[in-house]
Amino acid sequence: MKSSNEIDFFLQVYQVVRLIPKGRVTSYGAIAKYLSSPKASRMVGYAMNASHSQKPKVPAHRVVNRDGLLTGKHHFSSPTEMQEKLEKEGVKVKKDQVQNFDKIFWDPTIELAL
DNA sequence: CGATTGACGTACG
DNA sequence: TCGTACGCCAATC
Repeated sequence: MKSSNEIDFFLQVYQVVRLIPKGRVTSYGAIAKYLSSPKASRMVGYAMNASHSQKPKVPAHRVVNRDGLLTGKHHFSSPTEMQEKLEKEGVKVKKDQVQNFDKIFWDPTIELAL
């Protein structure tokens, strides 16, 4: 059996995403990089796909791609739900693109490194 | 059980 | 600067 210390990649993603403060967003690559796999960004996105089965549910709407685009909005109950939630938290979204993305960007490699 | 896909990102030409 | 190829790993076909 695997060491209890080793958590599944998906589980790590879920934990990090849950730590994202309100009104802040991060990117798949940032999380992947935080997990020591900068090229495993696809896994982060895939983990989000499975996040629907996770309890509590993961705030996947706070996770966007490197360009700040809501690429995964289509996977929500409604394609606009992601943007609505973000705006509800104070995040301005324009045409699926997060405004002030570099300002509200929450980098786990920095925030969790403290 | 093998091949393809996928909510991305980086590397290379 | 832009376009294409590859890597990552799990789920789905």
